[in-house]
Amino acid sequence: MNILEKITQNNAAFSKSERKVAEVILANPQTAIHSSIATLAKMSDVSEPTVNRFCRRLDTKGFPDFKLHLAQSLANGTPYVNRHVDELDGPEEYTNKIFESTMASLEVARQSVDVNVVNRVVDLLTQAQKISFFGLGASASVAHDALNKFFRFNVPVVYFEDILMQRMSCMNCSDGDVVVLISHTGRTKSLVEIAQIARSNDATVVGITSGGSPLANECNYVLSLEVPEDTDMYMPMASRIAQLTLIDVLATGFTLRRGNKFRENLKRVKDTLRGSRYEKRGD
Amino acid sequence: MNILEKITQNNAAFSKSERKVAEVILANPQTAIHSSIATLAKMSDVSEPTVNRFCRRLDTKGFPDFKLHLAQSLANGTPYVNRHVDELDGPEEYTNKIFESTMASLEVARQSVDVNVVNRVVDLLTQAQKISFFGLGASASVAHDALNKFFRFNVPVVYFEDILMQRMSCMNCSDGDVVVLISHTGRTKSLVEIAQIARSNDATVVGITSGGSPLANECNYVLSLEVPEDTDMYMPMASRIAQLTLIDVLATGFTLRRGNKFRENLKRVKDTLRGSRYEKRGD
DNA sequence: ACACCAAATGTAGTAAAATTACAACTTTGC
DNA sequence: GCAAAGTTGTAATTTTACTACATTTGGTGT
Repeated sequence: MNILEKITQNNAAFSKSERKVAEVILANPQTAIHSSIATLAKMSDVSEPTVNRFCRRLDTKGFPDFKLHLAQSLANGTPYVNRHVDELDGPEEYTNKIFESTMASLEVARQSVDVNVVNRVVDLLTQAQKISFFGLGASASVAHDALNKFFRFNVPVVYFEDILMQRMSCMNCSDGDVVVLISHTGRTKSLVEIAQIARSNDATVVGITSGGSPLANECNYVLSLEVPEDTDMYMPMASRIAQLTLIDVLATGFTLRRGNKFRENLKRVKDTLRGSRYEKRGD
Repeated sequence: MNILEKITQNNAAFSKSERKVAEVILANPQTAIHSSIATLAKMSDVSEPTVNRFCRRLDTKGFPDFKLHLAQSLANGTPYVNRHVDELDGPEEYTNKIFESTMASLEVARQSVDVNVVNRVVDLLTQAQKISFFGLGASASVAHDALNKFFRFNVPVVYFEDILMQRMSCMNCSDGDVVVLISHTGRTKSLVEIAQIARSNDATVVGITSGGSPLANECNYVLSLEVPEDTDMYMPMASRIAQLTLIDVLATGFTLRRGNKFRENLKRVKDTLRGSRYEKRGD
């Protein structure tokens, strides 16, 4: 795909002069795309047809087509592909790979979100008497984050890490309460039990989990996120980010539903934090 | 920057014929980059110089240069632009906007990360006797997440929400301990104080924060993330995601440094979770 | 309504760029 | 060391883009 990578890989197939062209291009690709075939030939100290042959060897139609491909490779943000980390990767490689595959996963997640469910859940949340966020393991920090967000809305919001506290909290639920349960797999036993407890106490249960899972089956509403997880790392990574982004979506929907006046309230909450901070020069 | 957006925006400045060209290009940009000025002129039903003038109006050197810009816009599809949520947005719009601007922010964050610092911090973490993760407010959940990740590595790892516990923990630090402090603004007073306490007890302090902030100045190493935050919402959103992704990067670097054998250990940790879960059909 | 001016568009010629065909030169194997 | 295959360069050809100028269009003031 990426023509720059292709140049480095095909290196063996190049002839001596073609390699000269490759070097010049790799050394300064940004200049290459703005040069004519003549100037590039001069820079590489070869003839114009050689440059042309070089382009064709890379399966492009000719020099202008090659420049197009090169320009696309140089455009920042190259396609976000889910690239797995390799054992031999250096810091530069794995950093970029992680960022890129996170972005790729978000794109997949975005497409799997059902906006109708989002809308109804936002409805529920705005009307809720009490909102609870529960998750375990890696999803606990997502629930924790949701607490932080919804707490600012001046809504009774609950979050516990302890499963006994979670159970007790759900026991005391009543009509009008919303319980949001977060789990990537949707197979965590105690979370499924909590869903059952909450529902039998007339709470509405929303699951941010994988569709068709045991947990999903116990929920009134399911916000399913299909996120490809790199299982080689044995750690939840992309799923968490997708869950958090979904929390952001819900929080945003919430504030929009509440209107402008409510937004000012948020600003006040933020302003009270000022005392705990060093002022920014110029504030 | 993005020439496609530029075309849509500049629409008013175009003349009648130029608008015809714009339409044809917007309708099928992929074809446009592979066409000559003559064929594009014929498609738009205008003359060749008109196409050329159209290109110049968009501040390009001429038609070939314009094609280059267009190709870059089409690459990757740099479709991920930071789009602010509008009050009138429906669920579909704000959901997509949040996902897209999160992705855009990750791209910005990726470019702002200094991989050399990443490498040194990974070094530190692999050699650390004890690792602490502290953050407050929105960053608390990031620290919480880091705990969950590094806990799997069978390394002494510490995390507290309570600032007094954080302080006491740092008081007991010694040489070889690493304290990771997370804060978007880097202006939270108590976190800055914690950095000072930790350093005066010979711990190495790593900041995941904004470069040049009061917190950054107190750290031994700073992993600075420059993330544009949509301040209209009065909530930290993108910054959190970028921080989490950076934690993933560090965790990944950690496992890579520890080698293959260590990876198997991670698998064992994951396998012990199985008892708490409903089996997946086919496991 | 007409003349006039400015902006917009097109025509035709020109310059530049890329490609092709072919010749000269290397390299490789026997 | 010579032939054959492969590589590179020169020069001609073709394609492409650009410029200068002519024509048309649309609008403004008398």
